[in-house]
Amino acid sequence: MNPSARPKLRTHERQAGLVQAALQLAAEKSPAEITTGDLAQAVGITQGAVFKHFESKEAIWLAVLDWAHQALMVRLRAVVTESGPQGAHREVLRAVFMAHIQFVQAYPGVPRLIFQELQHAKATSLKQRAQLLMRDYRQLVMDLLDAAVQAQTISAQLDTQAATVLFMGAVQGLVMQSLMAGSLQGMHLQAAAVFNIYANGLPLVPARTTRKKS
Amino acid sequence: MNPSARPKLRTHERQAGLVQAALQLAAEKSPAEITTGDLAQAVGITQGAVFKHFESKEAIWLAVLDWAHQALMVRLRAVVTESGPQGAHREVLRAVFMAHIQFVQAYPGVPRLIFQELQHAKATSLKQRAQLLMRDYRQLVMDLLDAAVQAQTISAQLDTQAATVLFMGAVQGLVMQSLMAGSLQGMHLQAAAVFNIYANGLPLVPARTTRKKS
DNA sequence: TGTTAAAGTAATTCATTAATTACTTATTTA
DNA sequence: TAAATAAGTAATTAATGAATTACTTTAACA
Repeated sequence: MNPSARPKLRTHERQAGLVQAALQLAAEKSPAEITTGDLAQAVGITQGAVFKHFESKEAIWLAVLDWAHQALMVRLRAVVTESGPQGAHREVLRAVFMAHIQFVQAYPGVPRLIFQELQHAKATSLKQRAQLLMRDYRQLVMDLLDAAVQAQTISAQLDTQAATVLFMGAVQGLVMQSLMAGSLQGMHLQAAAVFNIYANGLPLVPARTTRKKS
Repeated sequence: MNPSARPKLRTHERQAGLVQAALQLAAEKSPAEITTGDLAQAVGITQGAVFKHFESKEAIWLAVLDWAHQALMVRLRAVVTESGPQGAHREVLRAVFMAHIQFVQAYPGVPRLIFQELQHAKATSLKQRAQLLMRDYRQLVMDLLDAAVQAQTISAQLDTQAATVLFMGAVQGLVMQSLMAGSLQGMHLQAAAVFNIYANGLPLVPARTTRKKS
């Protein structure tokens, strides 16, 4: 074919292209069934050429996870920063929640990939990378909850561990829902309703129970 | 080997054995990496012999999903029945939640399999079967929530769709947590704390707002 | 208890797919 | 612009794993 249609690209650009292709394909089908041939076709090169840019197929998924980790955390941290240090704590949480949902809608392959990797029995590098992302994310949520407790916006009664699990579960529930429905369309709307129930479950600090120190 | 150690079994029993073996193995590793050879070994027959009892590998997973569907719904419905028709609605929900968690602890392969199948792009028979299970489960939860609203235990403000998504997400969050931790041990304890937050999020019916009909 | 049908084996087939190789083409850069 | 290097191709290799086949053994039952 016309060489101008298929210019040779430097490794760095090809890597980026392959990573985006992987994300794209993972949005439609299970990451497990994406072959190096699929990826090659998506970027317009030969199957074998893929290995000029990545040592192995696993290396591609590692790069995808790294990209997703970066992209997600940057967005979420930006949301936290924008809300300012004295933003209403529940509103910061809501903004983070909605930002995460938006991310999932933009890159549906990411939760798929993460869940798939977490399934593996042995601690493969991919599983470890997925765990790293999740741990980072969990920490961000837990920090917000802890700050809210510290600021007495939320009662110290709250088990922030559990609240974090439920927060992450809420996202997961929406992902699941959309997998069942076969579409991510409604997600955004339903997300708000789900978050409302969640936020309602975070106990307020008791109004008039501040007794004198005994 | 000793023939008494490897008696020939009728198809029906072998099928049951293979289904249980699949569940067993899926508790340890991703269903995707379980081969017919693994299953054969687990029940003590040859790889080829598996196909004397199932038409295909897919048929095995179908049987596994059917079994799980039955087993889970029977348990959950039993819990609902035991609670009686006038059980406190939140307590029935709690009991169902905890029963589900127990089921997941007993059969960790089930959520794994379901999630894996839901990932596939096309509506394979396996995906459809997984969706069927989930739909049934969702209906059970939604019915409970609707009943609570009807009985004015929970405010009619509640978006029961969203509340159902969050309920399912709560389970999913705990599964995820345990996948990250690599163990299902703590699940039961944390489940109670997670449910408390959830239940707290379901709005009470307003105390003194019952105005006269205008 | 002898015959038949079912259950099992061992070896083979077939398809898929990651990775390698030998060779060609394009792009830097000295 | 020539030499060197990187990117690409097409074909091949090697491994895996589901399914099939030809044959053997066990168990049911008439």
